[in-house]
Amino acid sequence: MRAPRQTFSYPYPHPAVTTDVVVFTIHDGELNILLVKRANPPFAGCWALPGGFLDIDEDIDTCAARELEEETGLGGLYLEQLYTFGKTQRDPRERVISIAYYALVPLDVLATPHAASDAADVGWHRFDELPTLAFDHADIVHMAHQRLVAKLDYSTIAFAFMPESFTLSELQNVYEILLRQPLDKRNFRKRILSLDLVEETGRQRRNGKHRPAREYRARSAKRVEIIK
Amino acid sequence: MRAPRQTFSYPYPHPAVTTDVVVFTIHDGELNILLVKRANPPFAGCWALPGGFLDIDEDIDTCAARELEEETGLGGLYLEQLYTFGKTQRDPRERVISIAYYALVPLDVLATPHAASDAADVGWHRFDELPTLAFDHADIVHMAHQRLVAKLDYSTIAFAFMPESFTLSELQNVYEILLRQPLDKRNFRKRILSLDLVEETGRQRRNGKHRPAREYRARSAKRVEIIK
DNA sequence: CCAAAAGTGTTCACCGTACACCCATGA
DNA sequence: TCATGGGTGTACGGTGAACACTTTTGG
Repeated sequence: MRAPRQTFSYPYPHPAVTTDVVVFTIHDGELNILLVKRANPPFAGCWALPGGFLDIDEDIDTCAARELEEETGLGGLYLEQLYTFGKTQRDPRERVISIAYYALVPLDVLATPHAASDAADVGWHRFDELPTLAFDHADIVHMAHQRLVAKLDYSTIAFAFMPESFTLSELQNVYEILLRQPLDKRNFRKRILSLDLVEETGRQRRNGKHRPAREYRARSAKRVEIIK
Repeated sequence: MRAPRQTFSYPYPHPAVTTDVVVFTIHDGELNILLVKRANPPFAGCWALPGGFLDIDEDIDTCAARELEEETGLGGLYLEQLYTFGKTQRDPRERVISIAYYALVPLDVLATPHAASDAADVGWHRFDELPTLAFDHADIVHMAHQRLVAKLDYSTIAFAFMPESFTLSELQNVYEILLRQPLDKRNFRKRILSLDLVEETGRQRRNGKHRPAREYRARSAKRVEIIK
């Protein structure tokens, strides 16, 4: 991938720059994040966030989206810059600045991770039972989770977890998982409907031996806007 | 400062990394930011944000604080990472990633900027009448202002503009300048006092031919905490 | 005694919260 | 007909917004 013979010289030292992505999704009623098992040192055999080096002629957002797509096979996901981590000792090889992003994968897209060439393994992990992570990736995950939960209050970020169409119960379920608390069904529906964020598809969802649920979709251009 | 003869080589290209700081303060009832006039190309003679290259063995926060102190002579200011800007074409010389910060200078500290060696001039500029800025610095300033105003709602960030002791009218004045709207005096005082953010110093402030104002200080460790 | 800013309470509208029952379907 | 999740309305309390006059000082 990289030309191994050529070298690049500068009159003063430059750090390496990477992007790392915290990829959230919800599986089986639990919040999950995507991790790759490192094949090479440092931290060989240790789980880490997907990510990689910034190409010199590549925008930062593009780099994060590329890494995300390489690992999940998915494009068009919600992706937002989180924070830049750069403690001098965070990587034992050389000085590495990591621009961290987080991404949300909708429920239905059954993302099957693809192990990259430098990864021994890749997979979803329950957020509540994460293994020890390489580098300072535990700090990155912690901040990403904080940001995600904070945004539930004042944005419609939860919609990024939803498939094209969904029922209000499914949406409520996502909120309950993220907030770790049950919500009142009537109040929840009142709030969502009054914000004019969703519209009925007109179809119904038949999911068992009970009344079918109305199917909704997010109103265009409102999927992840800030409220107010 | 930098060794001009030595070169540093890498097996693949590394971007340069800088920090840039948007320094806010309030002068004469108006929001101001600190700008330096560039002495050298590119954008020679153009106003820009204070900032500079990250030393290879220096933490990012430290770099921003150092740049800030070099320009203002002040330490211990409120300083927070904002966002990382890295469009491939943002600097015509080479690929430069800029980790942007913003800082708040209290009212009273009469910060007299010090022109650095690579600056032709340095000074405060009214936020409403900024000159054309170098690079993508206008974008950075815009985002910093957005963040600042957003934080007024859910944090006590405005306290970072206040000197050690202040009156409630002075505090209200800061909020009014930042929000660009007058606030009701009774409601404002009720809210601030009920949040238990300030305590009386016991002293009074005599400021003219009218009733003296009570002097307050921020309660320790509450200067810039998030509310809730 | 006059000008100027400091200081002080109450009322009302709205919003978030608590809470319980009927509906439509499949087995 | 029964089990299961879908769907609906009202009452209350707390919080934010509107609003005007008295107090203290210096000149």
